[in-house]
Amino acid sequence: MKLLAIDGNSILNRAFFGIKVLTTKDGQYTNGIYGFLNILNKLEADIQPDAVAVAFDMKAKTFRHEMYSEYKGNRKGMPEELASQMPLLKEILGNLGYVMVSQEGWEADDILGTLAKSATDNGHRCYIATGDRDSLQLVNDNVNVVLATTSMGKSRNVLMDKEAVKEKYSLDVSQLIDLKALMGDTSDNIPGVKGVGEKTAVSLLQRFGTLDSIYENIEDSFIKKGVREKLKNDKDMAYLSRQLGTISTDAPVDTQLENYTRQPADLTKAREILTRLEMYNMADRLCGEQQLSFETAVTETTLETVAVADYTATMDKAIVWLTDSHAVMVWDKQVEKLLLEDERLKGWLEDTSKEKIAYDSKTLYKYCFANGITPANITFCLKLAAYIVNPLANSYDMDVIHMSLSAEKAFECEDSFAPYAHSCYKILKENIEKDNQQSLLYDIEMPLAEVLANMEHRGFAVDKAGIAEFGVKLKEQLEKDQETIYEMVGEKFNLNSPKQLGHALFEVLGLPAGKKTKTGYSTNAETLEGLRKYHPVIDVILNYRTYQKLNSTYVEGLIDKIAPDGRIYSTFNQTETRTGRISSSEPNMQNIPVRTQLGSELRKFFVAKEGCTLLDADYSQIELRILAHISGDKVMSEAFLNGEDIHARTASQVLKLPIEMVTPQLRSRAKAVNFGIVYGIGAFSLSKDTGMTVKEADAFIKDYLHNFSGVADYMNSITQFAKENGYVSTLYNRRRILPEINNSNKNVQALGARMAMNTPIQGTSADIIKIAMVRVYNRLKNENMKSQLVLQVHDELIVEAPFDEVEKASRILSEEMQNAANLSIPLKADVNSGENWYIAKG
DNA sequence: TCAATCACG
DNA sequence: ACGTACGTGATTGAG
Repeated sequence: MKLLAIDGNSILNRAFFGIKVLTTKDGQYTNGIYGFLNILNKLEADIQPDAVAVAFDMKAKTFRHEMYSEYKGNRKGMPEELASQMPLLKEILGNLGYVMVSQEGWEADDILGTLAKSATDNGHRCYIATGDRDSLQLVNDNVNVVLATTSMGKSRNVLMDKEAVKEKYSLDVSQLIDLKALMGDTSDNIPGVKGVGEKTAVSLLQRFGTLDSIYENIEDSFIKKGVREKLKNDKDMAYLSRQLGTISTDAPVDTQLENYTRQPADLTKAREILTRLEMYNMADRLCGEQQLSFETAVTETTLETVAVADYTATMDKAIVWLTDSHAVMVWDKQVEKLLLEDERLKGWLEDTSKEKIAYDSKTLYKYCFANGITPANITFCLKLAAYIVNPLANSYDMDVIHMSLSAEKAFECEDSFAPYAHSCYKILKENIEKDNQQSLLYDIEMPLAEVLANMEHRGFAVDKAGIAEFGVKLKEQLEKDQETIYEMVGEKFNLNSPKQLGHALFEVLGLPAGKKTKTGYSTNAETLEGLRKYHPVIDVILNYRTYQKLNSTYVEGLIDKIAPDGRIYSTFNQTETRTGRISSSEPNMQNIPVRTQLGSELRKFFVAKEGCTLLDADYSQIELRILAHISGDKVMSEAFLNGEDIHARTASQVLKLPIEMVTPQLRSRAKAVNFGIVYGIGAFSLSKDTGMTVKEADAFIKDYLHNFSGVADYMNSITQFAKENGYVSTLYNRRRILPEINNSNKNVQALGARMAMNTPIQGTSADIIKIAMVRVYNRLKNENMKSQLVLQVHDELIVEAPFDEVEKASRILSEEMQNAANLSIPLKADVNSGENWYIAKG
């Protein structure tokens, strides 16, 4: 038989620290539980055990992760975020039928040791899962240790058998206890021999075999004088340490393997807890698919017998849900499935007196546009509302929204979709009103859904032949570069594999390696840049990379996405980002190259259709203007109000130079600082960005904050606000909860602080351009113009305008963008035009 | 499926 | 001593 014996505390610990912050919307931390269950799942799949024992310490052990040794807020030594997950985890495991074992006065280690020994004695196999290397001493022919390691943020299970231990430590399993006796273990309060570290200890054991033998041969000339002194001094300590470091195998626990087989489970209860913790996929995985999934609810309760007309006559408020080719309307505990082609549906959607609630209004609008329907009176969108209530969710699928809103009530609902959707609507509406987000939903996001749907429907014209021709040139260059590189390196390899490239550069050519990534050598552009002086091949590789990126992503990738009509139809995601920005995908139209000459050439193939011109309008320094407004910083505000060059002014102010003395290099540094300020600045990154030393960068930042004290005050106060309230907001009440801000890990906390500083700025900017988009769209529409918005790139709007509307549309763009918000600093937008994007960008 | 890389604001 | 700026999406190779 195979026994899987798990060190519950250790694995929970690893899971907790190995996974980034994960909480439910009301702040319960769940990352430890989530990681634990994942690891457990994987272990079971890999090992296929006949029995599973999960051992826990009786009381939370001294917290011994070195990184967090400063943590003092909790007497048990375990951060509260982790401690709170322990009882929940046990409850889940119990309900899943796992047998847990713990014993007063014995650590989980000892219980595992006991189980392992018993298994060995009875001819069973035992796998010990733990994150703690101590357990390696238990390894023998029947016992393996599965080490859960979290290296560089990624968790991995490594199976350790006798050979693996030998490989890793150059010692036999039987010598591990003596190793620890010599070198000690600070995290476990095992003293060892003072001054003897791993190196010395290993070499001693390799020579003499055991601790006893070392002391028997203490005068042997192999032992250096200093080491001999230390060994003699701490002999008692060494033997005490050996005792402390030996895992017991005689804990008074049940060693009958049969008693650790899976017990009857209460899957309903387990599901309930997992649902409460918002782990829906995990619930399905561990507890089986829920009997009543949303899809089945819809089909099973479809009332085929009732004519549509009967309902449309009495409907006053319906919820509209679109599936592939059908609309589903839900109202008053009834579900009906309607064909979209149905004429009566069109009439109903266009009827201004009928109020409609959409699940996904953007898709509904898009569908309507595609079918010649002009929908009216769509007053609420469940998806958008759910996004506003919590922009951190991973999914806004209907069933997920419902569960996250009312997990405890999910099972009290009747067997149909109607109550689900209905209760979602009610709860979302209450939540929106509670936090004063009506305007954000009704005046910004809801109208924007129509704008985005229209942009998706309209698409962006491209010159396919032009792109293809550009691609041919790229590919020619790629082949040349490839050959040159093979020749210079002296062998062939896959240039697109960072791993193989690393091998070629650092092992074949022997270039100085800055070992960096978790999987091997770093070969990114920054690293390569630093290697240019060592070998001419580097330049060719950098060149190859550039061409490869352009060709694969922007030539071949885009060509694949060109529709038969010569246009590209991107999707604009409205419920994707944490800050309120929209994103673009399939293809992403928001990251078309522009920063290099070669890359920006591509934009010449993004064109206006015949008879039209592209208008490109972008905000000037919108994020810094928002920062000046929010912080009220006098100096920065004055600079904007005087129409100064903000970066030059920053340099002049910080360096105490007259503005005409500011060189382009100084201006560029100041510009980097201004960016950095918006992101939550750090000296290290700034130095990397500007070429300053860390010290210079640090001084620059200090001077900056001294000169722009309003900005400094704002950064402090917004961080304080986030710590106290757990969230930050934009000017338009968009809210982002920041679970990171009060995390016990100070790196995570620092990340939370940067998010607190950045989100109100980036988010307000997103709000403002959304307002501008809605206004531009409505004006173009109301003034019966043919010009249409086709793209948004965060601070930039692009309109496709017939020749005779260019002037008017330009004015509309400029006016609506500048007037979208009334801040203490005026907004500035520049409009350019041209036959393609390259020209229109100005 | 994830990590590395690189494109954008 | 450690890690190192905010927000995205696509492609590639490798496990």
